[in-house]
Amino acid sequence: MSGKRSPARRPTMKDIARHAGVSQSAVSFALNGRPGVSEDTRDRVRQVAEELGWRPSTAARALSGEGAATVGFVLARPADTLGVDSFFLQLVSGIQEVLAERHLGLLFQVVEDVADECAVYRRWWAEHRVDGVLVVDPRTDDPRPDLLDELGLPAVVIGGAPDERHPGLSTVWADDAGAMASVVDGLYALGHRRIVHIAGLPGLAHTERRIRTLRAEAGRRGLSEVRSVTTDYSDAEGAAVTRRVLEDPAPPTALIYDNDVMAVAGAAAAAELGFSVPADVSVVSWEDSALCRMVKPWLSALSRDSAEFGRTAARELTALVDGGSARAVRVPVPRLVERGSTGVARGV
Amino acid sequence: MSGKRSPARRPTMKDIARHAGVSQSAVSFALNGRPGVSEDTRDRVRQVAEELGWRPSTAARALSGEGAATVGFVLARPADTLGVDSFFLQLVSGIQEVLAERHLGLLFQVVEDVADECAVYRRWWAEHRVDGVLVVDPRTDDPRPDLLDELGLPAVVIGGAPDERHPGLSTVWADDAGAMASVVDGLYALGHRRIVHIAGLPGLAHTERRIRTLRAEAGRRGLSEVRSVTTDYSDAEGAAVTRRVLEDPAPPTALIYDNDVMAVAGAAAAAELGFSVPADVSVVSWEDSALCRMVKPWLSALSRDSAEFGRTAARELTALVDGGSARAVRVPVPRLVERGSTGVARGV
DNA sequence: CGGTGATCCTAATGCGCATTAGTCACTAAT
DNA sequence: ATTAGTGACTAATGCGCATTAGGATCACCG
Repeated sequence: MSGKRSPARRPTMKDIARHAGVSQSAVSFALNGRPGVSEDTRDRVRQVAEELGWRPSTAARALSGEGAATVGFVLARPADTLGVDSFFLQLVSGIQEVLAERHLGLLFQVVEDVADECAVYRRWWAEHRVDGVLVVDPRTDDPRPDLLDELGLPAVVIGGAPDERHPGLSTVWADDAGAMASVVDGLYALGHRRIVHIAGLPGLAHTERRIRTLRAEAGRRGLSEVRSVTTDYSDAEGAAVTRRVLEDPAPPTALIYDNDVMAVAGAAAAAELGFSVPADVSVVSWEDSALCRMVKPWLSALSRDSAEFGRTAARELTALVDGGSARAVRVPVPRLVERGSTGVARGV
Repeated sequence: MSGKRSPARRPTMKDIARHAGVSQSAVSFALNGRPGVSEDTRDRVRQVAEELGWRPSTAARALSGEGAATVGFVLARPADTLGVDSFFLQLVSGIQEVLAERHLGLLFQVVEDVADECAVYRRWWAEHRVDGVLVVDPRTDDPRPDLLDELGLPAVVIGGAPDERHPGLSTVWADDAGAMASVVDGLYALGHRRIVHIAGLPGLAHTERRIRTLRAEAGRRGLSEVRSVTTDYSDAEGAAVTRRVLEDPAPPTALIYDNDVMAVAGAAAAAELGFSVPADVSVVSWEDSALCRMVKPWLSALSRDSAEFGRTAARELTALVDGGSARAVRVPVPRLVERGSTGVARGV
């Protein structure tokens, strides 16, 4: 056996050129499908490259203007809010599927807030690190689209409604408004008149959209005891808000939670207060995951295909990076999966 | 207002040189703390760089031999197993904290299996994309250390015991054996004699380590009805195995689950079968998270600081990349947080 | 007053690749 | 038979940075 194995050296185009007995430019032409070499030579070069296990250095590629072959993804959430969120891992896993096919890397970063996120975009841009970014958690007053415009960095906004002020950004979104309307429809049909929506972070575009829709739907039906309460998405706040609203003299008969974590925590809190689900109070989760099937009764939930969401977003971004023009893509409205946590309102 | 804003151009060292009235090399010296420029010039250059918002192009840096300023992280898990895992997000968030300080990027990829993972390492190496990698889920018969040795790619193995055959790899691990011993100690003291360990994926180093330790501890105390069952970490298998073992004529009085997801699902399954927790059966989760406090009774759990785990691993990797030598670092043994799911064994 | 270092800079080179501008041999056309 | 044209290459250049090899200027010493 040999002793210490010397770390392998990366083969370069020069090595290929030497082995194949051609110039380095010929290798470049051959490998990139450019004209200027005969088919014979092209094949030979390809074969040598294969044998040597050559891969283009992304650094060199990026330097000669070809882009970094990488896209960025920033998650702006305080570290302690990261908890048990199934949505993002699913999303990322979908994103990866598409990127991997095209050998694009995913640069990932977790930061505290949107200001930091903007700083990251600036840095990535200046450092020539990414060809585009995926933006999540769009806000009602969001500095990111302007910044990305300014930097000329291709971007896809995930989960935000299209914004005509930023024609350069692609958008992938679900129609929360429609989903909210259908949930309210369903609850109304079951006799529910007092409904509380335990929403997510205030300022997020989809939070506000859901709140607005709920208010509109309530108004349309003349329901005065329908409202939204914003939270930080944590199980703690989900439970706390649940306790608070159920201790009201006229407690709601239905609760809509903006994510699975709060729904589960809220259902548990309700049970502790002596409220039976769904006899006393119905519960709907705006995110489906294994979590919803870990409690009894299983939670009715709005189910969407988060991985597919990610795939779609990644596809849009690659299209944009390749020079395509921005589009607004709608993914299917989440579907309500009825389980044991929703039922006829008490007293109907 | 101006019409279409032209996308900003990235400033380069040449721009700085021009503005500061010095040569490009002087700029390089100044900015990198190399000798060869006066303090005056250095300050002036720094200021101009600041004004222009200059950041070094990682591509160019990497090309001139400085490394890619990026580390890699591959998660080899079938997409559908990704579910509700809190450990990885916490871990990644800790990793990021350390990397962000040093302006290192994190290249992240999800793949199906270890073979794909190896392919990713090869590609990253050949493409010059990363300076080092973080390896998770070490296995008993693992091809990755050999590969990383061969490529000369600095790496930190997270969660594996040190392996003297790979002196080039750093290791960050917790003493699962000690933790397992203490859990068994505790259960034994409460009178438990029939214990089932619902373990994670077979082949993972820490799974096997826990199984071995459990067997050893049982042997030491002459307990014959103690065993481990491996699973895929999913809530479904956790529940299924729980049902199977509890339907035994002599069911266990204590269950140890290798993660929080299975523990919660298992506790629910036990309840459905009419087993009361902890009166009929005690439950311990080998991972603490919000999940453990979403069910009643709250689950006793082995709690560790996953973010700190990540920080430690990232620090070791940066040290390694900077030319330091490999080390084996032990993080604190997870601490058992006693909640409502563990109690005196039935009939004691 | 010529030499000897320091000090502070500039010029030039290379990293791995894409690309543009030649070069050369050979064929078709005038 | 000279020229224009074409196919198949090679040489040379630049991307943005680090680095090495050279100047130029000045102070100090014998």
